[in-house]
Amino acid sequence: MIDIAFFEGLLREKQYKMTVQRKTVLEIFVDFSERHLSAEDVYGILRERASGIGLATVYRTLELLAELELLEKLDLGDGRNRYEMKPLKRSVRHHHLICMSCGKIREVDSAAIQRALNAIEHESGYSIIDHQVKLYGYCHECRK
Amino acid sequence: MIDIAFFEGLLREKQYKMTVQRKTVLEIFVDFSERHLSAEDVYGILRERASGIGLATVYRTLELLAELELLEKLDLGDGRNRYEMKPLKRSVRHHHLICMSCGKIREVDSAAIQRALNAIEHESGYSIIDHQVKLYGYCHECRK
DNA sequence: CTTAGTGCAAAACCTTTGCAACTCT
DNA sequence: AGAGTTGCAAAGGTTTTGCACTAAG
Repeated sequence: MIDIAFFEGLLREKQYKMTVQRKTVLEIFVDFSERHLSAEDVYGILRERASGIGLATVYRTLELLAELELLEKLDLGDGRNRYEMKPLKRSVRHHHLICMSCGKIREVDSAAIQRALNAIEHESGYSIIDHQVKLYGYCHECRK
Repeated sequence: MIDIAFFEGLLREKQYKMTVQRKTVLEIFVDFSERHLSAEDVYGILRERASGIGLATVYRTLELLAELELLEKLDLGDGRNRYEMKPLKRSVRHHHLICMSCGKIREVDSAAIQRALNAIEHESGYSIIDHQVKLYGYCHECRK
């Protein structure tokens, strides 16, 4: 998936150093690629693995990995930042459907949203770099 | 705009009381209807007016006004909640274009986005109650 | 060796809460 | 009178920062 040599290359470009801590945190995101992990989540997993990595390092590493575009920072509205692996190329960004009852997060792709956003970019005169679309509602199971 | 009798009606429905504090906070949103105010912003304005209203009351009032659907709670990604007046009826929700350089926030309506979201609701089996669309980029002035 | 990175604890923020005093209805 | 409301200060939760120590290039 993410190979270490590629990661080292990204780091070297900006004079950053490869450390065990950084490698370990990135590996967690590979192992839990389907989840949206907060700093505290990552720290919890690290403690289970008795890694000795501190919480401050987790925060600093997450910020770094997002800057390198290996992770994507998400704000899912629960008062803490979350991160997920960022696929290297994806033509259509995916969005998050959040169940207000059970908290489950489902991802959706939508070419239609993408088109609507492109239209706004055109009309508004802004150049749009990034966007976040969050949909809140009730999932199938919680709806009865 | 918002008339006080209407506000009192909403309060009475849920056994809430009309207080000077609540009236004052709501008036601020009428006065600054074009802005997206945080709790601290509101508190600052109140202090200028030497109102004696405490910060905790501001937080409680903002939450109350959002519950009554007079205000809308926004998460614009700057680490604090913001609020804006919620128009009584608007068929198409508006979204926020945030300039990453000067911080300016522009609002956009988009029927196309609305349609895309309706389609997702249909396909996903979720019932969508609310949504937030945030677009980050550079505004016309900051683009040269 | 030199510079960047780490861990810890403390600090910084934003927001919520406990409680006695107060104020609408 | 009685229930809801307020202000203050304290506590909570997440994220950042200062600093001495350690490790990577």
